[in-house]
Amino acid sequence: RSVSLLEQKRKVVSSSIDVPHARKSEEEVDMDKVTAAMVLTSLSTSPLVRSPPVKMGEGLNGSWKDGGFMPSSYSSSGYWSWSAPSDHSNPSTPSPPLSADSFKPFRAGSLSGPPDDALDEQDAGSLLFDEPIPRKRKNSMKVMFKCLWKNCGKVLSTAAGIQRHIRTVHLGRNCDSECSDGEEDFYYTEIKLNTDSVADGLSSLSPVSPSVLSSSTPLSRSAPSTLYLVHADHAYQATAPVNIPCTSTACSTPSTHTAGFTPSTSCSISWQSPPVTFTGTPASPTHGRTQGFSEQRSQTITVLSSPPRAAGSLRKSRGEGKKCRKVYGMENRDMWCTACRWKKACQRFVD
DNA sequence: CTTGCCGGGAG
DNA sequence: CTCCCGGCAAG
Repeated sequence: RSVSLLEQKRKVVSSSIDVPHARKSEEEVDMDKVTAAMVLTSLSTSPLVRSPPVKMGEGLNGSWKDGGFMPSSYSSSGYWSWSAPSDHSNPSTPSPPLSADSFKPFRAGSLSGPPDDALDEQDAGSLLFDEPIPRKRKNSMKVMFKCLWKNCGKVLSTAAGIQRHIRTVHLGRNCDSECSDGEEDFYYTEIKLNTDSVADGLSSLSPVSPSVLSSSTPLSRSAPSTLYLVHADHAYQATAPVNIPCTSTACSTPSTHTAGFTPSTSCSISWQSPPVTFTGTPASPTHGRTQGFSEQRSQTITVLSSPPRAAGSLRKSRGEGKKCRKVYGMENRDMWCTACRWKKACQRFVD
């Protein structure tokens, strides 16, 4: 029984998520750029999530946004430059030293990640806005480092490891970290994996390829909550670890992904192919009920936090929506979808 | 109680 | 494979 359940889950997963390694068309590459931009946009604005929506505008003009966290370009030499998303008049304003504490740990290079003590996004919000926000239950965060080199996507558990990987495998350098010029920093990203209640079936805690991550992780609505946090990691970026609102099935975020977040529903994305040239204003795509990032983007890992549910509860919760039986009634049984007629899960009114 | 649907059986 | 249904679990 559980096996078939897993298969079902897998179906759901594969239908909503593409394999990251899929070959990309030009268009998709462009979408990656946009994705990158959106991520960064979200990263830079997300602390505002905790303010009421009314305050969004105010917040956008607020101090740290003016600091400019928008990537406006990424030159071939590998250096980001920054400018505000809507106000390009101020591109060179240095980034404010926002809650630097949350970055020190993984900038330190030698460390293997500050897993459990890393500030969570609540802290960032509190620091920035001085709001006494009720603290969320501490998550068991697993910090991983993912290689962003094109078609690589290797995930290692330590920054040093990923740096060495990039240095040796991609940059073709054979020396120790001592002779590093720090270029590796551009080619990996830190992934915070919220393993909260992910006990069942999620073997992705150990270093695995992203394709495995996304294709085998139980993501359906019945899956345990899983949360990736992604933020870029190098000296020229100052971004807080944040949640990005989700676009998946459970998401009801009305319009954009830079505003109107629903903090309880979150996901984040990551992308590959670091040498991305991004120009222009990031798009803020609207999304349909069941699709958004995850289906537009081949390299997006989208994970939604699901309602609390006992891990290991095998039986799928019953569908909520109206089913053939309810809609047509017993007397019109021949109007039912075949599945309903056969007492199987309704195919016509899928949840 | 009703309803959705899993597991399994019959043809 | 199609079709059916016992029976369980959720509501």
